[in-house]
Amino acid sequence: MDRLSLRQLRYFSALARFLHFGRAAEACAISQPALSMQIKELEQSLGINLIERFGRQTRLTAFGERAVGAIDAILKAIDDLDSLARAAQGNLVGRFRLGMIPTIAPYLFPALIEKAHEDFPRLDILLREAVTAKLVEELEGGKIDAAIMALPIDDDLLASVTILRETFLLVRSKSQANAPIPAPETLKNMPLLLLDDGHCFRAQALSYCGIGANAGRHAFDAQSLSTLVRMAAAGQGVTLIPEMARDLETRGTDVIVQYLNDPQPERVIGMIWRKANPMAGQYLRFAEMVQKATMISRTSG
Amino acid sequence: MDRLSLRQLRYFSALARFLHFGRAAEACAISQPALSMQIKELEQSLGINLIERFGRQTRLTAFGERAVGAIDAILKAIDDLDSLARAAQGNLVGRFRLGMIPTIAPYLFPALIEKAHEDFPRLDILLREAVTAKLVEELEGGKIDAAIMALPIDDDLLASVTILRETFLLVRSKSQANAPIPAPETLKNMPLLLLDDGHCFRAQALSYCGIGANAGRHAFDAQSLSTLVRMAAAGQGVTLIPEMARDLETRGTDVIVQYLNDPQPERVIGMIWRKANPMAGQYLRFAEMVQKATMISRTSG
DNA sequence: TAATTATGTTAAGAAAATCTGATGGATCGT
DNA sequence: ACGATCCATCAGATTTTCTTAACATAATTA
Repeated sequence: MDRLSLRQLRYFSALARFLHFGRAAEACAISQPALSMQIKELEQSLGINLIERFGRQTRLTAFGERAVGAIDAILKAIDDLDSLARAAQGNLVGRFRLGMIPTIAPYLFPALIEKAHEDFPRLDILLREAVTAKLVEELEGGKIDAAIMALPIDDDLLASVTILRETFLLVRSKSQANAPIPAPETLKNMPLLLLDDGHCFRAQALSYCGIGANAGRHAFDAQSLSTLVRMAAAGQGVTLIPEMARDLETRGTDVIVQYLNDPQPERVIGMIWRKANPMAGQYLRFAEMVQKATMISRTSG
Repeated sequence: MDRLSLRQLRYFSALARFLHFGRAAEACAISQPALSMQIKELEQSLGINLIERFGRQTRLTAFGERAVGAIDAILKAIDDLDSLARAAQGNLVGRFRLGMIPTIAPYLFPALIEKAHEDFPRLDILLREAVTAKLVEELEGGKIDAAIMALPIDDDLLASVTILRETFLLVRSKSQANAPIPAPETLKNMPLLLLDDGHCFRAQALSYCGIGANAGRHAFDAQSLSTLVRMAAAGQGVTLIPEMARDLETRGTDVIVQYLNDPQPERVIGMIWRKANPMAGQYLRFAEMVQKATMISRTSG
């Protein structure tokens, strides 16, 4: 009282091709009675005869002839599924929902998407831009597959890999070009322009200056590095930006960009994903690709 | 080291719908471990993970999401095959290669095809017109599925069913309207116009007159009843035609058509097919339909 | 016409796949 | 920390499928 099985369809397809039980059985690498039985089963479960046994000859019935097309189409669809799987084995394929924090996305994404088209041609990357906490939440909730952000991320469910380290650069207006490079303690007492609360880059900057994250300095907080740089250019204070933002944000503006003194502040950028995600191996390869993409964009920039 | 099975696809489809092993198993009417195992098998035979087990949640991987569409399409194709079979169970479906002898085809086919469109709407009837011997040969050779001809047919491999009996009519030119209806013996000595050798109707006519089939009278033999009637109209002799040919062949011609005296000559028309053909039941139904079609055409004619 | 060959079916036991129920480990909510 | 939920694993039972051997039938040959 079972439904039809793929095995039966395969056997029938062979039989329809050979019109000979023995040869079809041989092609299926089974004995001939086994094939006979399966064909009989198939006919029974379809409730209709497919084969006409006529003395020594074996022919398809009218319905059998009709069915063989449909059945071959099904078998082809199975094969397609199989090769789809085989093709997808090594590579990421399909939709890849990637999160990035706002202090990375605008600078990394263009180079990343370009290289991804080369290395993962069948991958559709969907970008989600949000702050770290939000991305982690969405990652755990299955809303995104991976995220690129500043490490470390302390979460038992997530795995991570480092992509690059980069230093922070001091940005101030041209009028301050000759002022000395401030030490962290000095910076602490200067009008330091920062991103909104929630951005990890804000916390990193404050940490460099030795200020706790909760020091209530909300007056000049901005939503983007772009705004910070413009404010600095207008002489409203000094700010820090990550190296990767340099070209895009400071070119053509009235600021000077300088390295700080050692030990320079820096951030580690990496990719994270759910440990449970079985694509871990491919994510590592993706992260490697991102790393290469950043090197290329640095060289050319 | 087996290939994928439909069972696995069904289970996976359920799992993709519920995203819950327990409920999917319930929907499949199996235990949860059974489903787990089959999913695992499927993943192994595809060589790629479909499901991401994440703590308490069950999600599809990117590939899983991609596969579920293809798999559902396959399952739908299977269902379609199934309902195709179910629909075909009662009815003839698809190509039906039907033979007819030349003294039946032109008169029966129009009515038959019309009624067949009503009763067997999904049947494509392909007509093959040939003499009895040829049709029997083609039937046994699997070139056609059934044939309508004069019975009896003496062949162990073939089954037959009677569709109708019909009498032969005397056809002669109008100038002979007042001559008496000839007895068979009289007919024997008249210029009797006949079909070519090979047409069973020729043999039947000769038999009525008490002449052996091999009596060498080839002079006026014709290829069609239509020609015979025209020859009779031209006063070249008398001929016999089957009742079903009356309307089509004699209307508007210069002949008179008359019944012969009892015992009237007649022929039995039936359908034959290979005994081995499992569609026998449906062929009977088809023959019944043909019978009705002839009654309708007689009534209206 | 009887033996032979080719072909497919039926039958019985063996092998393989699949299922169930019990068990265990992990996660989540309280 | 405890109980509940959920999925994986395991061992044994069940079902399906396969193979070999025997049988039936039709075509071929002697």
